[in-house]
Amino acid sequence: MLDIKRIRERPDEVREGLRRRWMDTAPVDEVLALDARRRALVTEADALKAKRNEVSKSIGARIKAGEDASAAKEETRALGDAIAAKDVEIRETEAAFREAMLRIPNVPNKDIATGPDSSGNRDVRHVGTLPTFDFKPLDHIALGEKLGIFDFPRGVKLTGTGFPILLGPGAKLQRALIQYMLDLHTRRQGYTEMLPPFVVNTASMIGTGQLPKMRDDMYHCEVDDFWLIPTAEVPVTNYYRDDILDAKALPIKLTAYTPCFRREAGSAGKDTRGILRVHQFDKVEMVKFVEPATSYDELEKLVKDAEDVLTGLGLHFRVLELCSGDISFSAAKCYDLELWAPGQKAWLEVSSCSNFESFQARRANIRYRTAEGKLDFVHTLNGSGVALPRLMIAILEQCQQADGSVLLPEAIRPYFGGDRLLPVR
RNA sequence: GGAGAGGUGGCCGAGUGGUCGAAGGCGCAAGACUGGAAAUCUUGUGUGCUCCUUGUGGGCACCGAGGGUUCGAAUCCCUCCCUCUCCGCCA
Repeated sequence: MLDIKRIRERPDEVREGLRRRWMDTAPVDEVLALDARRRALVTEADALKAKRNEVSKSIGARIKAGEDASAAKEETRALGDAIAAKDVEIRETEAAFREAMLRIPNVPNKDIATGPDSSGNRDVRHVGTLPTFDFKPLDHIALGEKLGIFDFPRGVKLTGTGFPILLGPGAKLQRALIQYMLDLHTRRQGYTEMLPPFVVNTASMIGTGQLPKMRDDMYHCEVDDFWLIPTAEVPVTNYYRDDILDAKALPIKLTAYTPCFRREAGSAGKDTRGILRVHQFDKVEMVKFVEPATSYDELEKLVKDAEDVLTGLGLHFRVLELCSGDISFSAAKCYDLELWAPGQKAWLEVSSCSNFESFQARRANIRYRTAEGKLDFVHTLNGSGVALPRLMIAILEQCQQADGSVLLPEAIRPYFGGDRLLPVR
């Protein structure tokens, strides 16, 4: 969430941020009204409490001195009733205030393009060479069928649509890719690996901004009030929830492999074939906790770290700088990495690298002690490094051969224990 | 799942109804002492909210969380969460 002081002191800046997201600015005024009301109530209640404390103290003194204190007792009793009534009002106002605050998105960075949706994104650079074929390249579904590495019908039988099964070399390639990425992040890029819970509580989901907005997009275990994570960002960022970090320890760089669970409510019927959009997928994620002044430099480094995954595999991809209307709720700036899928002639998003500034840190209460000993919120960033299904699609489609085999990128061969996927039919 | 013990500041730990935001110790910081350091001594050392006459200012809240009793709760009662020990079950 945003700093209420910022909304109070520079409301136009926040309204402009909402307009740049093509959102209504009314929530800003709602927050300001609730804030003013809350502060007025707190001032009134505090005055009553101060009075009660004062009288209450005198009661103790009188009783000790053997004097009668019944008048004072009656006075504090009346004050207590007034305070209780005031406190109810405060509680209600604060709950409404907090709810309203949680629904205001981050303010887009001023330097990113203004645009309503993905049409406004800026094409920053293309990396690698566009693969060419002297035959008609297949899409990953056709390739997968030839290679026998997916089983969709039995995934439906076990769970439902959107829960594909990887088989044999497909499962092994997936595992090899995870290992390759984690090794890159930990050995070459200085990240610490973490294997977190895949199920978290409500406070964690609020901390990173999934709740309340994305409630319907997540799987919920009612009995325990637990949530299946939609991304490793949630457990890894919340690792430091309510913590105070030492400035000397920053930046902290963590990486984690986890499955990700997404209901994709509202996407029914979209991208239903293959593994492009599924309810459960694997991803390697990178998360950083940094000093505010460095967060935009750290974002550039994060993008580079994600890019290294793809360049290391020799894949062709592009980098987009998302416009104001396309960045996520919590982000101030975001780059997407998109892999080229020649079979379906489409760019596939495999990574989002975002700077959340202090937006998540405020929600999750992640602070650090500055060199001067003051407390301040850290800036958090995260980036996929990278999502597996679409990486798999791109490898299949970019590296396919005329005979239907797939010649694997060299970097992955030692992990896979072989150099190609062979057709079984 | 059952029984018991416990949750107090950065850490340890005292506090069983009133001047307790909380003794004492450790740690940390500054100063004194020293050629320098150690030791010693002195002083300081939580967070959040809020008000105004923005000040070495005032007020409120916080002793796991929430509720209750009371004029008044760290202290008494209830519920929940967590930790530890033992038992049961189990990968």
